[in-house]
Amino acid sequence: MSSRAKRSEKIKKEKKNLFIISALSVFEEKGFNNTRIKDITKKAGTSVGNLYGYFKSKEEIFDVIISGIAELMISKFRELFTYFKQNRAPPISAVKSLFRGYAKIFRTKKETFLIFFEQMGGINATYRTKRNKIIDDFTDEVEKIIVKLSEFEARDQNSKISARVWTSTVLGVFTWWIRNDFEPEEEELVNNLTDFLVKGTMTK
Amino acid sequence: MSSRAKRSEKIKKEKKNLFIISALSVFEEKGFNNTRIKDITKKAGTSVGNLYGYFKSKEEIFDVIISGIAELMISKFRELFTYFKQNRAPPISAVKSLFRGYAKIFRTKKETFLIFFEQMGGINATYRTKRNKIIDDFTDEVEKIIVKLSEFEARDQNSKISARVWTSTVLGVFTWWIRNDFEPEEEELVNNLTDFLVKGTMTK
Amino acid sequence: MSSRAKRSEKIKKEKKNLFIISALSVFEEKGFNNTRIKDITKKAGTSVGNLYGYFKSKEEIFDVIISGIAELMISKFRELFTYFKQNRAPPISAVKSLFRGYAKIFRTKKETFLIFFEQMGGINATYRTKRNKIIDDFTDEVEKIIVKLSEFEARDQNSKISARVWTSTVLGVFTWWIRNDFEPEEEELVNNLTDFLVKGTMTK
Amino acid sequence: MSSRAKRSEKIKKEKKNLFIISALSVFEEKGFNNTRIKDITKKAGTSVGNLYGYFKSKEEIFDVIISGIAELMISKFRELFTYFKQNRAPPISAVKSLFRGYAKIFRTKKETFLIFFEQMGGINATYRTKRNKIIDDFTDEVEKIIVKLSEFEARDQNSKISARVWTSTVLGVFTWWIRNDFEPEEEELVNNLTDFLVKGTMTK
DNA sequence: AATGAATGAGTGTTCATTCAT
DNA sequence: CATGAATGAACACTCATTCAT
Repeated sequence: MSSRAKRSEKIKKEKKNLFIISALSVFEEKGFNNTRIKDITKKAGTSVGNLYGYFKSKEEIFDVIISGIAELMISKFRELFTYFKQNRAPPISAVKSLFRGYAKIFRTKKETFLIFFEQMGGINATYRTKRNKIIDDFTDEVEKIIVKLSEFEARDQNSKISARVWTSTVLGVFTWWIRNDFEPEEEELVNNLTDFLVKGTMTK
Repeated sequence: MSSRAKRSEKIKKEKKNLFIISALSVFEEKGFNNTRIKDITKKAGTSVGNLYGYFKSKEEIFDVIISGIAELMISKFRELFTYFKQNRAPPISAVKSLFRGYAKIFRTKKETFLIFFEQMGGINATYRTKRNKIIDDFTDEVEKIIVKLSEFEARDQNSKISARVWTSTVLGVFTWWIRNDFEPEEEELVNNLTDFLVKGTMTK
Repeated sequence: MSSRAKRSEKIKKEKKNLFIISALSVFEEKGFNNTRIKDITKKAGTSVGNLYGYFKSKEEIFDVIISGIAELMISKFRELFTYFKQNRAPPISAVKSLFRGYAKIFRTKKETFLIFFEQMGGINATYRTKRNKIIDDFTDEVEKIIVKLSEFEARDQNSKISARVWTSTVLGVFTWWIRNDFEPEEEELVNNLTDFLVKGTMTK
Repeated sequence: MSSRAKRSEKIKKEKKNLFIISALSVFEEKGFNNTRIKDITKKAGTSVGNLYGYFKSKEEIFDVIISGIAELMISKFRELFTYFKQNRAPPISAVKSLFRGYAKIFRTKKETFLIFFEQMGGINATYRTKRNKIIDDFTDEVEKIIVKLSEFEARDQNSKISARVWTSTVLGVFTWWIRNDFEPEEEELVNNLTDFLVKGTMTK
């Protein structure tokens, strides 16, 4: 690729990103169904037709926004799982680190998570199914951690239920946290969540 | 009111209820935005115009469906709160009974809760705000219980966070439960939740 | 069907017909691609949405207009073919009667034929193919007549070519005739066409 | 004009021609209304903006394609007319030569004629009018031949009608011929047409 | 009360044309 | 000259709501 082509490629990517950021903000405010393509392009400072040079439909913009969120959510639990496989050390600090990771990604992807958790299910049946699938996959990964935790200390809870508690908590609490302008402090939130979930999961 | 008028009043209420049941089922399947008034009236076996004799808009039907859910959700925690004010006994069985109560109302109002928790936020900004307000109010009530529980045993968690964990768990887990065709068994679910949340909340 | 339903059925048919007549006139004037749905409904004295209660798309209106024209065109030649199978008499008067028949249907279906012959091929590829298929089928039927005529008098022309001449003549001349406000007189046109085509086809 | 300018002029003409050839092929396949400027430039191996350096609009390309077709169609009949003015000889071979000429130009300008005869009327009202004007002018020229032919042998047909038959036949049959992949053989087609039209026109 | 035809504002998407690079 | 991103007017179709019967 020529230097010129590379440059144009970069500009194109930046433009696409501008649309995504604009769309993200409008979707979050008005919701997908009540967002007009013109709202997005106005915010991006460009024209309606221009957007269609980068995305082939309104849904494609949404898909791009949501894509990656599944992987992102799962990634932190995967890391913890890997850590547990390699260490026999008490897990408290590892779990704390896990939640610190979530605090970070929820903070960075604030609008995306709000849209995903609060809105996505209400757009249409397809998106509702997709959303639930993402949550279910996430829970499967969480369950692996739960099972791993039981190896440190025997427990008699149904791991599926425990995993669902963790999932609901992570999604529910962090979504509330970002809607609540990151109150309480991240450290307090992380400590409390760790305390709560580890105790709830582990103690006999 | 004459006997005749009373009778007519009753028929009217039944008709209105028929519309609500029909709407509930279609909303749950297709989502509010993708539900056509005709879908509802077809399911109710009547005509489009007829519906407008009972409701003044599509939103009003939705409002009626959702109305009461806030009160319903809060009621069980209120009962528990009242119980705690009157008793100093260990609360495990009381909490268990609380979750049994939730299992029952989520079972009975299955579609309503699915719509409320999975879809309502995606309809439009007003409903998103309403939904979050209901959840916040619910959490306030939950917090009272958390605070009460600390009276039995000292704890150093932020009660707002703990309350949010309880809320997220109740909504997240029970919604999953009904989507999962009421698996696992109610008793197991109730026991596990009680175990998890009480331990998570109370143990030092 | 109740008398009331029958009446409503009739009104519906009349309304549909009103749309067809309106569309026919606008299509003929502006062409399919430059006709706006609003042009049609304005001419019909009703609203855009109303039209969609009777037709599911702009193309469906066009299809209804064109449907039947194939059968109509072929019918006259079919009649002549039947006549020839039953009679050995000189065919001049029969051919004259054939063209009188065409004069009548082109007169009655003036706009339809103009749209079919002058415009249909230009709307899109699908309609061009359809149009040509109709003309080809028509020509097949004409060829049967040509072959029949040769039984009265031997000829050495390629019957496919002769049939194509007849087809082109019927469509081209009658279309010109209606565009030319039915000048010259029908009788003269019929006599001349008969004379021309019979001589052209038959004489050794 | 300098030699350099002349050279540049030539290159420009070639480029323009490339666009015309590309447009011709796409118009013929998809029709004017369903052809995108990009389709044409892609086929020409260049960019959208580039085309607008050579033509000021999509319609202008079409106009250039069609321009000349009127003159081309008429030319052969003009030649025949000139021939008749100078010769009293029997015209059969002259008419044959006329149709051989048409076979040649329809063969060479295949796409142009298909677009002209099958599609042009359906693009918009202006083009429909233009198309019909071209056909009418053509028919006027044909009529002169018809009149001339009557000088060799008296006839009592309306010359306008006869001319329209010739016109319809030439356009209809040759268009069919090219759509039919030049079947039947040119010689057979020419002979048959000559035979048909001369007999139809002349014989008492 | 019940019906369903009629209304018409509203919206995603297309595409000929322009113009900065 | 060449490029292709940007523009924005245009349009088919939808659907909540109304209202004459």
